[in-house]
Amino acid sequence: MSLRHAMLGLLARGPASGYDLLKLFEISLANVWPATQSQVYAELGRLADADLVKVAAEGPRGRKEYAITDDGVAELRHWLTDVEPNRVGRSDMLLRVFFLDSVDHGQAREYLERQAVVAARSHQSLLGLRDVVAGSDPLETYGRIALEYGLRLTSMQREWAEWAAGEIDRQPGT
Amino acid sequence: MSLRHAMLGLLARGPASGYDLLKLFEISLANVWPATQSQVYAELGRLADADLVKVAAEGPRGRKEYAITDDGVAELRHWLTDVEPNRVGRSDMLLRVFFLDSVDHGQAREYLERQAVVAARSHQSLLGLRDVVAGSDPLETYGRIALEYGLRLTSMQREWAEWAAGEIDRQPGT
DNA sequence: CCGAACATGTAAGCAGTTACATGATTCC
DNA sequence: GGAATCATGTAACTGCTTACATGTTCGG
Repeated sequence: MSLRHAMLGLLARGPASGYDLLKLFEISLANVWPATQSQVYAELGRLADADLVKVAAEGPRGRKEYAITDDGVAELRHWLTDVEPNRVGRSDMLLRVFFLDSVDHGQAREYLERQAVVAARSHQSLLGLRDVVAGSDPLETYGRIALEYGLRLTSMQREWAEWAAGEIDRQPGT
Repeated sequence: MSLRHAMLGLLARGPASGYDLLKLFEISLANVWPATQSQVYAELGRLADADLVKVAAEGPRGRKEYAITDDGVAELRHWLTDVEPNRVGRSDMLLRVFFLDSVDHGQAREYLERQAVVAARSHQSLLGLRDVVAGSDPLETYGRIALEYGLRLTSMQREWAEWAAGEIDRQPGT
């Protein structure tokens, strides 16, 4: 139930509407925990039912501004410190690697080279993001730490894919 | 629909029953694309309906051995070469990092140090796996490449988490 | 003979995606 | 006046998890 906690985490920084939360998911959480509009509104309802958030104000166009409650803060802290992150990562990029022996060496190499390019591109786009956010951090230490993870991950992926593409030619067969 | 393709990929190596596939998921795909018993049997039914696999033999205890069909091989190759891997990774470990400003510095540092230990542990377990599989590879080039990904990932995670834990003390606040 | 391993299936429920549906306000 | 943006909600469907349910064969 991480969507729930992502929303609590965002609301811990200040009140927001469903619409606001959606924007925050798109700009800052897109690469970590994407969420759709329909999910956000539905979960806000459940959070309110559970008294982890409450409607703090209503605005024009039916806008409902939600604020986190004390129970919500407690739940967020509990999740942060007591619940083990789950380590099962599904990667359909890596899954394909397992089955690359079903195509010929040329296609396998192409696949890996393409992944190297994609990783390099992601890396560049994260570098761009870093420059945009550059000055703004008094509280943003943790945002920077998460961004650094992305930079290191995409570097690693690029290097690995290039190495792997090279390995293929060292093998006998098609 | 990657479960479907994971199953086709495994069946491309030779016929297997649902039970066999389940074992293969547990031993070789557990860290890349986990699957449960109930998923595997249900998907085998759908694959057979779509003529991507067929029952090739029946054995004792109701055992049904499935073999991939030509259509199945075509579908697998199509997925390998024409379908872009989806790049949205959900990480509940990284999601927590964004919200670590909701707890004090000590708890945040503890969290990151714990992640460093977990990563180191995973790394060790992959090294163990590498030794087990060591001699067996004529076909297993791609298994080794995937394993190398895991090794590089867990190294990166350990280094990052240690670096991040250090960063926290450089910040003002609680 | 008994326990472990082999073997298959169904059902309920939760999480996530895509598509549908509607309406109000602001800015130009 | 009209387009963009703000704003909320519902419905259908797919994929995954957990739990239930049952029966067979092999090895010691």
